[in-house]
Amino acid sequence: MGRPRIKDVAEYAGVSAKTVSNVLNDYEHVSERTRTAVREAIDALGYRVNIAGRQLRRGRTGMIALAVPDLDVAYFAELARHVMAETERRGSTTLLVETGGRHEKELAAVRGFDAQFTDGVILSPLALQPRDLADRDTRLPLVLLGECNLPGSADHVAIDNVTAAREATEHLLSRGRRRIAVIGGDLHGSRNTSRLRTVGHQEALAAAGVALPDELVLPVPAFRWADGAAATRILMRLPERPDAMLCLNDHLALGAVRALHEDGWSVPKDLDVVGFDDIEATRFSIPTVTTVAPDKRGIARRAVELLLDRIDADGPGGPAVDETAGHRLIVRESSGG
Amino acid sequence: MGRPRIKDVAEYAGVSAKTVSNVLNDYEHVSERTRTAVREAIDALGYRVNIAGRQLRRGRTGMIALAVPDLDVAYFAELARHVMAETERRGSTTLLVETGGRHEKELAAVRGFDAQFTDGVILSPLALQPRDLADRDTRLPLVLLGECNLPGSADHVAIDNVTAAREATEHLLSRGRRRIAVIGGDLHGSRNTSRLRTVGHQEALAAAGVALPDELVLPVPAFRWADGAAATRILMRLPERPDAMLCLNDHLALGAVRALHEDGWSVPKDLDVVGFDDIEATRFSIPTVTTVAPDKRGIARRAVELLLDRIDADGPGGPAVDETAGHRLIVRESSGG
DNA sequence: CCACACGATTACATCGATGTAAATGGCGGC
DNA sequence: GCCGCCATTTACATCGATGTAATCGTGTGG
Repeated sequence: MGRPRIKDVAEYAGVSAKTVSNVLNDYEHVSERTRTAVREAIDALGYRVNIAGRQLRRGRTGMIALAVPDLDVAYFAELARHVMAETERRGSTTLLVETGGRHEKELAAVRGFDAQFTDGVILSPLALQPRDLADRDTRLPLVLLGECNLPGSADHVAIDNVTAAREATEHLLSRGRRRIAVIGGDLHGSRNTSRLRTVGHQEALAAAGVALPDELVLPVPAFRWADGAAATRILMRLPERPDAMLCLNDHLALGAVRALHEDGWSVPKDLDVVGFDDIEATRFSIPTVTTVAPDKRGIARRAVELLLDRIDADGPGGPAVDETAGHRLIVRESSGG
Repeated sequence: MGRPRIKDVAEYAGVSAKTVSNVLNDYEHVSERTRTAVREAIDALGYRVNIAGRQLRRGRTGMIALAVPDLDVAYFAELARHVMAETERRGSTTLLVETGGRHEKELAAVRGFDAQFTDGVILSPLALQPRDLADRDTRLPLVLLGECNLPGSADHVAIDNVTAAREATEHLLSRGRRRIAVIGGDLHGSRNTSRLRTVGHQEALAAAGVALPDELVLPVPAFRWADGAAATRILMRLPERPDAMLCLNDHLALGAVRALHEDGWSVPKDLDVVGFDDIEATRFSIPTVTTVAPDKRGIARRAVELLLDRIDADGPGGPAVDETAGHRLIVRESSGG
């Protein structure tokens, strides 16, 4: 025999299917007697609602999707945990999807994955273009995470990347560093996080009257250990070497630290290294790594809140919201902390 | 207007709804003319199947769940990537769920999460008990990952933990180590990975005629950096200190390396450290960390294969399968590599 | 004692897609 | 010219849950 259906529960309890449904949905006008009878029937038969039937009727699944570029990047894994914890607290389920930063996958996320099995989407985009959002179906609530110059069309939560980078660079300047390279930096590329953080870096240098030669801004193919290590080797071969590395995430920073170690440089004696994201590894690496810590829990909480509110509103709702989450610089051994 | 339904497509194309459905499902006997007409209608209207309707009718969602204890543990994040890649390749979608190793959540996973939105479940259990599987509903295919003495009732993929641990310890013995502690080890606890790996360790020591004092087998509350560091401090305060640490995952190993560094010990000069899992961090830490590398891709591939086969079989299928995935010891700096 | 309100319950239609079985129509063979 | 075959297409019922609106029954005020 198949799984029990609501009809089976109804028969067992001697009521109608609709009454069982009413009990399941905490409908007000159900007598205590029937309510317990139905509950007993549910327990006895081991009944569980079929989400497909419910969704078909209600148009909601109770599930949201979180789409991130790469779960191997610890920041996203940590963020995902927070998002999951938050949605669970609010009675929803999170479907986690990896986009690999590929444009087609991010587009699929914006569109609700071809199958509408989610009530809404939280997306941390890398490759998304403004026009991808221009004609999107606004019936599917969407919250974007992290930097992206995609104004107006979707809610958005991010830290103030310019300020964060400026503070990181100010910290390095205050330690006497002057040739500060930006690993993962890029002033003209499409990756907005890179651009904004590089701008912040520039601002800090400009305010201090320090030059930023082009060769010290080094884009990377991906934000992983190996890329940080490779970039470091390139930078250290420059005629005039850098005396600090501002790495746009912690994996790059850890890769830089490793590469410097292999080539016999000491961090922080010879060079300082700073990262972004405050992943757990930076608190246990040798040396521990100074990093800009975004308020991950705050980001997750706010994103989920925005999304679920839109879902509950069940309509276009208000205009898109743009929220700034907090961050702070945590100074550790890699820059003398 | 709401999203287009199959009926809208049918009207637009001038055919019946069932014909559209036939096109969607690649039914053989559809004329080329109708097929293109329907395809055009689908494109024109931007139609996408409603998974709820489909599931209701077919009883399948095309989604499977992967439930792991903790995404912060890089091994699970890496494994999840492989599982996702594999299911995607085979046309399914993976729903990722974090259990936190909590018994109630693992039980929910075994039961299909109260809502049957998945066709099957891949679960990496920590707290599951044999009796949790005894009366499970075998209509929901289930594949278990990692060690768990839960015989017979579900498919199972894992590496040979006893052998893997034995090899790791043999490696340490061959380097002259004799007082080898096991961080995360536990001969009598409920965590099977701990038990089996400790047994393997014991076997290697016994074969070499080396004693294993109880105090060198140290259970930990969780398998994270901080736990490895804490355990290390305890062990290094013993009257007779260990000369090597066999850590039952890489996070513990990295925590141990850090704690040893803080207390002025040199790895691998004073002590060797070995981990399990081959997470990316072990290839970039200072020192890089020797580790037992499970064939993650192989595990993921086989698990997905087993699960999807059971789903396709659409019945109890054959008896539960128990598969062993490959592993190899990768010697790195932390033990002289 | 009746009309009426209101709480509790139910019959029925419906959400969207697809399996079943039957209808349609073109073609070759006798 | 009729029959039967087969490719193609369709009508209809169905999956499970729930919204709508109607029904039932009890208690209350006039």
